[in-house]
Amino acid sequence: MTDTTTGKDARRSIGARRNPDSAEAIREAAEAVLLEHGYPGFTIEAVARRARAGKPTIYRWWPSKAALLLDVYQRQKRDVVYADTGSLENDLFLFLKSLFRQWRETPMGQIFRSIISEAQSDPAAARALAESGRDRRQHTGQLVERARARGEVADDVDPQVVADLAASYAWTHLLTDRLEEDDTELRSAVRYLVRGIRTAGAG
Amino acid sequence: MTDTTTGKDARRSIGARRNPDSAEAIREAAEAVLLEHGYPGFTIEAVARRARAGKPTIYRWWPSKAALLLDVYQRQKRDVVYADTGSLENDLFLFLKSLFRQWRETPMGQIFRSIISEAQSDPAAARALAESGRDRRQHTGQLVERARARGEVADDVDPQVVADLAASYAWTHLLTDRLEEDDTELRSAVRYLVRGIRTAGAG
Amino acid sequence: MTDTTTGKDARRSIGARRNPDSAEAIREAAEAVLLEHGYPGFTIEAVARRARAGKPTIYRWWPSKAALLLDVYQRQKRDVVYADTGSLENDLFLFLKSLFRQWRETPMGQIFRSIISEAQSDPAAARALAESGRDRRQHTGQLVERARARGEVADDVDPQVVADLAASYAWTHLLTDRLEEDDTELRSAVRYLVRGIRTAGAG
Amino acid sequence: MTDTTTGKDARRSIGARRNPDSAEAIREAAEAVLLEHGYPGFTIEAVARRARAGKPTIYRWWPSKAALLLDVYQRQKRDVVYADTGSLENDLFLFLKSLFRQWRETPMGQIFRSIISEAQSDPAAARALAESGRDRRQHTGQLVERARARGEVADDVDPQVVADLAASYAWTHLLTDRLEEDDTELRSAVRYLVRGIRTAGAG
DNA sequence: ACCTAAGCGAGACGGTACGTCTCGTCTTGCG
DNA sequence: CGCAAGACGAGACGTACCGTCTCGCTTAGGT
Repeated sequence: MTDTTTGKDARRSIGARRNPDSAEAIREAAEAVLLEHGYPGFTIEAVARRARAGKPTIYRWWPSKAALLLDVYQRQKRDVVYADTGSLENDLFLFLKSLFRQWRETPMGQIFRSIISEAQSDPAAARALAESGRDRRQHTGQLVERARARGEVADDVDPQVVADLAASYAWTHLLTDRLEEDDTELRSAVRYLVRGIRTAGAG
Repeated sequence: MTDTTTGKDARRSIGARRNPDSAEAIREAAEAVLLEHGYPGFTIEAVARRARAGKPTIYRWWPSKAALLLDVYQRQKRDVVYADTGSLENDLFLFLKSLFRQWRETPMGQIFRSIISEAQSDPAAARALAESGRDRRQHTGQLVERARARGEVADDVDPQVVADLAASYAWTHLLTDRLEEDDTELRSAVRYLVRGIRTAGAG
Repeated sequence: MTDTTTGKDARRSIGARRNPDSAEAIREAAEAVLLEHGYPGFTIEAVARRARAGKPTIYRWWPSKAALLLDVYQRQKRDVVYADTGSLENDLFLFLKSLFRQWRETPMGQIFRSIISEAQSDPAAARALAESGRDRRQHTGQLVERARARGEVADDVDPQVVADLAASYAWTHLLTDRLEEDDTELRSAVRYLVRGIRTAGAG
Repeated sequence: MTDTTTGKDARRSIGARRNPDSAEAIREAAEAVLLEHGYPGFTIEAVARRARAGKPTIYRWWPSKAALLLDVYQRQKRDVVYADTGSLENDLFLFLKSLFRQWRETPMGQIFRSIISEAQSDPAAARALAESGRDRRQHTGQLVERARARGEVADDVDPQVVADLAASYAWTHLLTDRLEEDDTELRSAVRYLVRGIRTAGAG
């Protein structure tokens, strides 16, 4: 895919400091290996082979597989849409739809799945994932706060919890290969979240 | 030469058919290994050692690590509360609270995390997980249908989607070690789902 | 003494090249295992355990059990007597007697038996054995050539064939545990070979 | 009707005594497996599979691989020529030539190689081989005794030793894949043995 | 005509060894 | 000192056989 090694000319040390070419080659190789052979094929050895790098070079800069995985993840662009249509329901729907598409159509989905997997055993990945989750909820929460500011949402609503519910829905669909579903279900989910599922008269 | 008598009362073949004692010993050993050494320590070799079983005996009956994992999971009792308090909000809250507690206090949490992890690379585990998810949503959806029957929930609400939202919330908290949180957040989540997050006058 | 492990200090890699300590430890372990547990106990696993080496380290340098076996064999000293008493009959007798003693009293006998065994199934061992046989016949043939030079042996005699007959006799006695026999039989065999078994007047 | 047989006409027990059909099927399978897959492929499992026999049936009647091997060997016809041409040299040459051909052109060569191999680790095989060797030397020795009777061979010659030398030569050529050599060498070997290798005047 | 006893095919059992893979560490020699 | 290279001890992978065991069935011979 993104193979920069030009045949026989091997990269060498550039002196007593980190060689950015190597770092980049490793990141690229990591991503390529992950996409081509999946998470179980994502081994340090495979990455080193692909990057024409020595294993110690990888271990020197990334203490664990999780670290490399996170690095690859963060290297990806994040052009998820945070549209402002004036309607929270619409905003949330567009956000999730855009996120689903990104996960489907770019390496990010596979990478993120791998990170979640890794986090189940690697505490470092778990920590990183937790932090990234907090950030993400913060971001998504702003959609809700914006809506609250314009009176669309009740004052006592916790934007974090709403963001959590939305993100959870996305995660689960990623992890169970349900990113392909048509919009109806996603729209329903968002509608329930915003309007509730009660009958009009209930409460 | 090859001494097979390892101890005084080793399990033996009971003829040309499966020995249930061995099967059970393996399941027990699998669970114990998983809990003591976590998912990365969950190795066929380790399970075989622990169960005092030969590796081929495991491979004979469980084609993959995933299969064994699922078997161990299904072996667990599922005494999650499906209370019927007359209020869907309350029912859902109690259900999730009970599920959280079970995941926290029994091996099921760790086992289920491992299965989700495994499913990210093993298609068989993925399939089994998908099916189990469908079943679970079916079950949980009955809470919603019950509420709809008594007029608490709008007719056009899809119980599956509601169950999906609730289960997603649970999964994500399991996967990110947030099973310990106090009830407030959980209660909020359920409330938003049932009543919506809009201001009274909105819509 | 075949234990080279110096307590807890494990051998390590010495960089991107073969570690002679490991190689030697493996050779020593191989010999020890072969002598202590015989050919059926001569297992790559057992050698690796004994040498405190990883199996891949063995497979890296010795492609097969046969290769390791041959290496161990060639590592042994070959101080077989090639006396020059002026009498071929005597020379041959002393040579075979010395060879028998070496096979009896040093590991070489057991090792050589194992190699012959291995060569019956492993083509590589068969090739190596064939070559070593040729060399050996060449060597032993020199005894005959020396005798021919001094007129003791007829000109048309093929030293290789004589050496073959002598070596065959030795092999067979090794393979059938008849190294212990008293000298009478051996002396007869050599006498027949040199003088023939005919009556004086025959021909 | 309680026919549980899966095949069309599986062999069954014929009561509380050995079933000769099974025994024969096993012998045949053993020979076939040995010839088709060689000594390393000669496993009890393979023989059982091939013979459509249960492993215990084999172990019941043949305590070891060696026993089965020997049985297969003895099952072969032994039509080695023991010609009586009036010349011992000729008789021995014809005997060895015939033996070489038999080993080359029938399964016996491969089977005998396997037995020698097996005897290097299995004491039972070693014993059987030793005994069979004694018998064989006895037989071959008769050629020499016959010649001695007609005054062709000196009185003090031990026929056993002569037979041993001849058999050793044959064994070694079998074990080192030198059965194909042309007659010249074989003829020389026999000539040296009978006439000696000395110059006419030596002694 | 029943009953016991042993042989039969089948195949599961606890094991060991196979040869390969990856792990994370180590050390070299070049730049 | 960083780098590519790759050897190292360790140990898991999934498979093949080992030799033992039990099953359910078969039949012969003794009762």
